[in-house]
Parts: sequence; C-alpha cells; structure tokens
Amino acid sequence: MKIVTYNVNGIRARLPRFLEYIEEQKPDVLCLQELKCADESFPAAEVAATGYKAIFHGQKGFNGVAILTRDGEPVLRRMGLPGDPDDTHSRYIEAEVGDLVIASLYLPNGNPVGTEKFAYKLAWMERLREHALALLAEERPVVLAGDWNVVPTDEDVFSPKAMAHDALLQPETRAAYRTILHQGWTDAIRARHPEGAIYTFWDYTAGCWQRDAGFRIDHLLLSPSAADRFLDAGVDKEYRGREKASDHAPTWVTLEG
DNA sequence: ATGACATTTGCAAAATGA
Repeated sequence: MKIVTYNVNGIRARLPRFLEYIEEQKPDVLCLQELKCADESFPAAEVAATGYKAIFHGQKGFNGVAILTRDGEPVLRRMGLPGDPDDTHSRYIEAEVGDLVIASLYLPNGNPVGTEKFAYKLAWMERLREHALALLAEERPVVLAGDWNVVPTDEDVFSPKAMAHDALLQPETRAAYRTILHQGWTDAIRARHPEGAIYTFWDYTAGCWQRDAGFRIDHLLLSPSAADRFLDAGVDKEYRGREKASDHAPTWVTLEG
C-alpha cells in the first residue's frame, strides 16, 4: 500500500493539483498539511466525489491537517498532540487505517530563531517525542507522516551554509528529531536512499526549483513493525514542476499488505 | 535582507511560510 504525505499549501488553491494527484497515483492513504482553511471551508464535496474518505482538522488562514483513504475510512484517534491544552494550532491528526496507525503532522517552522516561534517549535517537538514514545509502546505498525520542518543533516539541503541560521537546521532542531528517531523509528526515505540529496521542498523564490535548490523536510517515520513491511519510498518530484504547484512534492512509502 | 513568491483574509496591507 502507498502512503503519501503532501503539504499542499492551501487545499482550495491546490484543488486541481490535488484531484489529479489522486486520479493519477491513487494512493491508499494521503496525509495532507497546510490546508489553510477552516473546517467549514474544506472542499468536502470535491473530495467525496473522488470516493476517498477524509478526516481533517482545519484552521482559518494557516495550518490544517487531514488523512484521506481510498478504501475503507480513517477512524479518528486524536486531533492535536497531548501536553498543552492551550495550543490552538491545527497541526496533528491521527487515525486507525486498517491495521495501521497513521498520523499527519505539520511541525512548526520556528523562524526566526531566538523568538517565541522557535521556542514553540522545540516545545512542540518535545510533546511529539513523548507521544511518539507512547505510540511505540503499543507495538503496532505506525507511520508518522508529514511536514516535519526539520532538515536532518547537511546532506538534506542544497546549501547548509546559506541556510545555517534557519530554524530547520539548528542543532537543537536536529537533536530533537534524532531523539525521536532513536526511539526506534525508521526514516523511510533515507532507508531507501541512503546517500546523496533527495529533496521534498523547493522555495517559490529565487528560482529554487529551476536550480534544484531544495530541502528534505517531509518525512515518513515507521515504527519497527511498520518497517518490517517496508517495500519502497520516494518523492513524486514531477508534481512540483506543474502549473500552480505547491512548494512541496508528494513524498511516499509503500508497505506490504 | 523589513528581500525574492505564494496563499489567506478581506478588500489594503498584514500574517505566515521556510
């Protein structure tokens, strides 16, 4: 089965791209981020017409996450991470999909470094660390899919020097990501492509797409029993070059079963 | 770089992104 994470940068602005992606790739599970719409503005009728079933956690203007399934339907487990009842951002949704647990997450960007936005990013990652540990304790196949807003290593960005001051590359950001990984998760893209650059995001500005100045920030983390079923992983890069594309490309893993 | 470009809100220009 093909499980995809796709930061759409506005579900309504991206509707033609989103619908053609479903039509062409027919993913079993599609995790979306940056819906940028309130729940009442979610294009439910257009999604229903595809035959996919969706659960979503929207927010007016920014954020917003969803999980869509081709067969059956996602059964909601939680919206929002535990650990901060005052957090109003719609950045996490988790569901049962068949025998899998699947999360669609949109980790805070955190720029600029040294502000409360960066502190919020690190605090959110600490809450994710705790929740990820609880998920592992269930000893089930789990996929943590999303826009992590983390460049794990210098190999994962076109210019570590140019981006050295960015929140996505900070040592604290990378340490927090590694701490989660080392709980026992498998980074599916790196497992399949152990060497070299493989990007999932290209900024709209400065001709970044045209000169392949990208970042690897969309990740699919597999629990041990999900990793046992690992088949393949990749980036549907071609979609980034289409008309009115998102600045992210769909990023995927295939699992047995 | 208070930058580039894109999206949303709301109807101008600010917020957000990475």
